[in-house]
Amino acid sequence: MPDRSLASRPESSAAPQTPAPRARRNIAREVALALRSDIISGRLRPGSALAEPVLARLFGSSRAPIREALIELEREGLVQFQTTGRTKVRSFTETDFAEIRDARVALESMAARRAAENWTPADTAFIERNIDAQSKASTLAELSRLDIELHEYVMKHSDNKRLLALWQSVRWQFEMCLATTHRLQQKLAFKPRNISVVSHRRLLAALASGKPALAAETMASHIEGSMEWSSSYHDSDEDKAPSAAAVQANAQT
Amino acid sequence: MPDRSLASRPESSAAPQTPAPRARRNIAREVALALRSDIISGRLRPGSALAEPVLARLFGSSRAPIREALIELEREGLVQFQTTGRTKVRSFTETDFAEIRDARVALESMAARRAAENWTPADTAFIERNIDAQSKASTLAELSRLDIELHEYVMKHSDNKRLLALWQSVRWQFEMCLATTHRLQQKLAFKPRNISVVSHRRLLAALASGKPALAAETMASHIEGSMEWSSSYHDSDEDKAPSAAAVQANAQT
DNA sequence: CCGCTAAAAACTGTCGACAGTTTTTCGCTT
DNA sequence: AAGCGAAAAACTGTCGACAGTTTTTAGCGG
Repeated sequence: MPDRSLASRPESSAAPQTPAPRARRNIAREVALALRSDIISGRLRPGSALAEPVLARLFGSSRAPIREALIELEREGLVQFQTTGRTKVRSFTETDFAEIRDARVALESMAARRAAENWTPADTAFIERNIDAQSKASTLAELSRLDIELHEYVMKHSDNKRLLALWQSVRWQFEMCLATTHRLQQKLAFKPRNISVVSHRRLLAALASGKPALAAETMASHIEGSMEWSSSYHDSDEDKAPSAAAVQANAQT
Repeated sequence: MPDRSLASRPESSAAPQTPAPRARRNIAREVALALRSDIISGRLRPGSALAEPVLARLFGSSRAPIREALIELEREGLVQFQTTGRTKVRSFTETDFAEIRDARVALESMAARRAAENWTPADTAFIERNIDAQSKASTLAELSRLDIELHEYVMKHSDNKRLLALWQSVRWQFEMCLATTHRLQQKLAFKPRNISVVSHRRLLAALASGKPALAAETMASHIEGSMEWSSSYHDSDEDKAPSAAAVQANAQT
């Protein structure tokens, strides 16, 4: 399997319970990173239970960092706390799709407006390189990565830390929807590739036009246009999802 | 112990907006509530250190729930984690003001658009009652509460849980700016009271007009107009802020 | 073979503890 | 009196443990 584990936990396999000599970097952060990757990649499927003791054993840590990682993931919308306190990988419906789209439109339109106010030739150059790369991308994953990179660039250049922070907490949900769709039907997303490039070029023109209002409006229609594939989405396997143990490979390193 | 402040009294008369369906982290939730109240009310001033052991002793709990409460407050933007891991009450500058304004415009415009799509006479009635109450409000605090209640109503009726969640994480920052401004200059906010009522009426008309785009636009200009007082804001006392011990009275159950 | 209850297993919320750091305190030097 | 640096105090990140719940499992009767 094309396993690409991001987990970065040193040792812990050979040495049984060494008093952890050093390198005590933020475990919670690492756990969140690994779990995020597992969830988006689909290794952990929607509905899977995320029990703290299980994850703690898996990552060779105590429950404290796991707990914080789960809070972080909940904030990002990738997992859900149940009323009983248990945690499950979130599953997305078409309603969620629409919500994410609207949230993106709201945040990114405003960001585009502000970014357009301070737009520079260097920004244009960056986006142009990105679009070029998109037109040459050979895989869906690459295409998605570039698309998100472009949008993140605009968010960062809105020069509004709050806008960016809010966007970050929707970003992973969007990536997950994207990844899920790709897995469900590979072809779908390839068709609009050229259309997408055109749309991005128009967006770039608006950003560089010196007209913030135009940038905002163009961003809105760009996002709405690019998220039309939502109808094809559906999730089923709520149950029988693999337990956290299934991602053991990712936890080890 | 000259001060004997009542524990948080975050309203509950008009709109029991927190149904509290068996909250998950219990102590954590209470601690967050109390601290939030202390921060917004100004009992805990910007720059104050929030040390976990101190708060734990204060609330008679262990550090675990305190820690989660602090994470919650950080998510809401009321406190800031430093690179050393310590936590301080956040202080707001005019830049923050502008950021919050833009974030509100982005989120609430979209919410207004969606809310307008499903607007009902009952909604109009609720908002009308709210505006009437505003015109009769006798204190600044009451006025603010009603204003926020109105905006929260629109957010909730956008029927988009994500939009609402994002808004919640900006809400308290906004309330804090509001409260700070009020403390700094009582008179300022009273002048535009009537203007504010007019603006709200126009907003209501837009929401009920059946034209989502108009509702969005009107909401945007309403927020921008209502947040002009930002210039008067300034924060100074970064240091020598009272330690958490100062709010002991509030910590008592 | 199915449904139902009771025991067993697993999980969450919370607690106290410890090691490594960061911040304060305080005595000494200039 | 200001400056400096080491010792003391306080804090964070993490760990293991326990009580109260919730979910599973297992056994029993129909």
